[in-house]
Amino acid sequence: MAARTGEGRAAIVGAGYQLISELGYAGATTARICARAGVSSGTFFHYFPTKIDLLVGILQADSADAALRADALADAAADSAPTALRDWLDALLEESADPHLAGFVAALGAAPTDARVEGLLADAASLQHRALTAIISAGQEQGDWRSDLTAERLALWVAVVADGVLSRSVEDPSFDAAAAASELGDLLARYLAP
Amino acid sequence: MAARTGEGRAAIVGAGYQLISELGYAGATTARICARAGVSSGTFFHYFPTKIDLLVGILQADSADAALRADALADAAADSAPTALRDWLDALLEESADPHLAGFVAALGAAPTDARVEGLLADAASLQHRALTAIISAGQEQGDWRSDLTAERLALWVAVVADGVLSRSVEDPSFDAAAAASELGDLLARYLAP
Amino acid sequence: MAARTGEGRAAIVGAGYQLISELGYAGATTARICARAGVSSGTFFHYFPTKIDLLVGILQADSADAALRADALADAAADSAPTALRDWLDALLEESADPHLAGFVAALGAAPTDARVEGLLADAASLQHRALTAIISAGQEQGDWRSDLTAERLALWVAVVADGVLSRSVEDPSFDAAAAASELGDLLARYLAP
Amino acid sequence: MAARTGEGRAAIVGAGYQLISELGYAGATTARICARAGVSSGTFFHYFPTKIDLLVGILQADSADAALRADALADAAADSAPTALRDWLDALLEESADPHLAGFVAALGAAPTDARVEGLLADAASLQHRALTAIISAGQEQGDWRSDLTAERLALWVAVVADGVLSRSVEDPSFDAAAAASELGDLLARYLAP
DNA sequence: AATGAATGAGACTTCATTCAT
DNA sequence: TATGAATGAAGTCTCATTCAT
Repeated sequence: MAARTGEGRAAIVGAGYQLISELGYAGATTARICARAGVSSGTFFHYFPTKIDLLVGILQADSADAALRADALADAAADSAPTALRDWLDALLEESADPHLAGFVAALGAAPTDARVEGLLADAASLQHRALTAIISAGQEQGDWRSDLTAERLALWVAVVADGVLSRSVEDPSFDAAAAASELGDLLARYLAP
Repeated sequence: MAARTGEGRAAIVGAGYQLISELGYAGATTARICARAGVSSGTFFHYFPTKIDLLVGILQADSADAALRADALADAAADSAPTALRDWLDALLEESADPHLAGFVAALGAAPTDARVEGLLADAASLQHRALTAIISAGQEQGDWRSDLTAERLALWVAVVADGVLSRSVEDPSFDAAAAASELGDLLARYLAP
Repeated sequence: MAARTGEGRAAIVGAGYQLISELGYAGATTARICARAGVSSGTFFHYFPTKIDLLVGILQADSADAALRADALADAAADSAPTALRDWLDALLEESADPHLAGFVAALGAAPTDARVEGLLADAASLQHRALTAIISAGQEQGDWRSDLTAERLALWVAVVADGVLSRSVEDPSFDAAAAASELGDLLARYLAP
Repeated sequence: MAARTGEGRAAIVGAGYQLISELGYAGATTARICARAGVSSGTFFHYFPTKIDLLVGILQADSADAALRADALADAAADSAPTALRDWLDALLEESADPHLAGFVAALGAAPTDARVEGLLADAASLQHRALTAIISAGQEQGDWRSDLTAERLALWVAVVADGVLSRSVEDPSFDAAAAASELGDLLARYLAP
């Protein structure tokens, strides 16, 4: 967070993110991460007492970013819910096209159980859920979308579809998320239509 | 301990499936698998020259089953596509309620790259895709469902939703797949409606 | 020795001899030997309670042969010692050209210490020594060769040269034993000349 | 335990050399080598990624030494070839009396095939061959030795005899190399006499 | 802050050997 | 005689982690 503190630390976080996404948590050994970060093993354990602390660090580095994006979406939803949903959807497709992000998400599934990691993951999920709920709720009030289900339930299913898009991107190389934008928009439009 | 030929092998496959789903591929050590299977390390490597060969074995053991289920669905689709889709959906929800299956699928993402594993996974995916395509195609001919998109594209998006349900089940313990059956049915009905 | 007893046994001895010479004692695993002999591991240990018993068996199978050859040389020496020495030398060159024999001899150096193996090896060495001594002694009496050293000492050094030829053949693939016959004959002739 | 950088490495090389010569390559397990070197298994693999890398290290450590000795012999040969040959012969007998060197050479025959090992062995052989050729060539020019064969061929046979002495020393404990010095000198003198 | 040699638990795997059939 | 599934000790090697400098 502080810019000056640890040029080394940032390099380790970056290298860790890349390698975990490329090789999985187990495959990203501390030695490999040190090598890519250009840092000695001593430096690694100076900043991260344990390998899993690095994972925590990576997740924390991302969470500030995510909060900002969620706020921006909430603002946009006040004007026009459909536009905000489209922005959110574009962000999703962009993410799923980034090989690192998709790989990282897949790797998380295999990381050892750790309370802080689970907490951060839960926070991220709840942030996403609240953002989606806010958008959909706005759309319901604006009369754009169906109201027979609560915004919460609708948001849950939209999130389920997003999860599906992300995991497809990881597992099926022939799945072109960008080309799929309009079909995905159609799916959600039908689902949310009054 | 194993009374009859092949009993040892089956015990190893079963224990491996459970432990991989519980602890991930890396966490499911051969020693732990042997212990749970009630078998010595020698027996393990008698049947599976390499740890990844066990993964191949597990996948192969499942693929026969999967082919049978796909055939049954195809038969059902000839009578009534909506019924077949509902059967498929029930099977999906049952699967996602099984903590082992969902964990196993998640673990696959972190398993080391292996040609045979990837082949079997691709086979399973293509089997699922063909089955869904057949059901949807039948539904289109029976006039139940929309025809502005090909059965193939529709099947792809139905599969994406299925992926999402599965990964939700793994990551979000509060997600109750069974309770969600009607909402999921509604989602798909809206998506496939003419 | 008995022709009928154990077709399996003979196959194991043959396969063991080949594989030990190709891969060394440690590299020639019982599993590989069984595979090449077309026999199960149970059969292997039926005939040879221990892997080293196979080595003993191989050595024993050869020793009868060696004794016959030594007798033949002794007979030849009675007529003409130089002729007998030449026969012995031809046999040496032939042996060193056989990739299996040379490899087997090299492998013996790395086999685990075992009383019976050492005994058989010592027997073979002493058989060779007696045969050479007999030849050289005859040559001395016939006035062909020097007598300033005992036949025993001369035989020792001739054997040393033979050891050198054998180990060269193993280690230096460019060493052509057959082409070297006349140079080797010259070396020994000079050494034994009165 | 190791006080200064590289002390650990040197201890491993020393222990490896001893144990390989005593027990052969397969018998010298990494655990035993670590124990004798007073070092943990982690340290072993810190310096030598693979067991065979230790063999390479041992061979490399020796090759500098060998080059120096070869140079010294070449200098001596300029003054008097017979003296240089005698020096070389003394060195050979000393080596063959060292139980470690002889055992190590024997063990090399059973070590797994490795390109670097074979390269270093070939280098050592060619160094020896060049040194012997230089000595003999000088002796030919000084009129001490026969010239009907090239220095190269004569050097080859002298090397064969040396191989024989070494392998005798390993296999025959009653062979006393030191006591044999004069007889060996006689053998070579006769072989090289004009 | 940074280094990198050293550690040792534990992973996967090999292999000679046993034994019920 | 013959089989081959089962065994478990032991081997090589990996890796997160420590600590003196």
